[in-house]
Amino acid sequence: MSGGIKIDGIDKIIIKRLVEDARTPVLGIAREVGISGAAIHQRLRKLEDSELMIGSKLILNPKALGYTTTAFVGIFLESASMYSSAIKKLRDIPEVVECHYTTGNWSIFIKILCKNNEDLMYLLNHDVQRIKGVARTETFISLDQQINRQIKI
Amino acid sequence: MSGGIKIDGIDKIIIKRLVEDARTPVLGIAREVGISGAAIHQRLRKLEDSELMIGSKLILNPKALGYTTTAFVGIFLESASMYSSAIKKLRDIPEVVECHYTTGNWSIFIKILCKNNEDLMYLLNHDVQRIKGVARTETFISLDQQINRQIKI
DNA sequence: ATTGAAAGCTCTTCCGA
DNA sequence: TCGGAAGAGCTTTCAAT
Repeated sequence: MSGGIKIDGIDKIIIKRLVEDARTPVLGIAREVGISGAAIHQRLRKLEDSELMIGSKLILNPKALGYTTTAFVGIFLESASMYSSAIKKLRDIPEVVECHYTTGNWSIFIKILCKNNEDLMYLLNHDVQRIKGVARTETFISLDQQINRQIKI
Repeated sequence: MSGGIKIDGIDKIIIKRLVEDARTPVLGIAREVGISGAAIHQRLRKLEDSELMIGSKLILNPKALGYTTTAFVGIFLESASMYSSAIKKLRDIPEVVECHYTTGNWSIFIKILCKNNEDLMYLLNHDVQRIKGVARTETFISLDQQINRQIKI
């Protein structure tokens, strides 16, 4: 997984600019660092071909779509063998935005976005709890998110 | 927070393409939906000015940087009043990529990326536990992440 | 809200250093 | 790894619909 790519200071600037705004023009970065657009372009190509860059995404504001409730839900499975079938069902619930297989109390740990607490309750009782193998859930509502970032390069 | 923006099918296609790849050219989208580049450009401008779009980001692969361990950590605070000072300290730990104030067992709930389990242990014992107000932590390591997406538009 | 046109800028490639 | 140059492609604006 560590593709052995070597990153220097110029690469870091390219990455930083594009992490801030993925649509920043390559030529703008070129002017900033003082080398040619072609050189930046070549470096970006190299970075794209490495495993470092997964892609670039437009980031949406869930609140603008009415999704004001963020919650984490720990799921107890009756048996660990039900993991993959449960995942398949969770994938069909659009509000489930992350799904982890975790050590500790639970088997599955999900992050969920809902329009409000009522919708969350309905979703847990109606959609999640009815998945085959789900024994019990524990829910933690996020009242406030203060940090949201990527790993520092 | 719900800025009252109206989104039609064409806007949804624009958003979908840019969520897939933020660097997709507007003209490419224009050809796909069959209206002019100028029209798509205007729509994108409108979307950018709304609260729907937070921005666009290059997405990095933590594993390519050697960060192979993802963990969630519930933090018990001695008193809720220590929340903001604790956040300030957590912000100084680059491995902390998310930080939530949650209902339920804990006061603070963080997502953390580390190079390996040893680093995680060191970070918890050395950096997190020593923050003033932190009484105890509970750690859940993510062995596998199967879902990672944004809210459906 | 959409269009085509026009101007300016950006991307991409290629080759020589 | 970099720079220059060239053509293709893209963005941005505008007047008109």
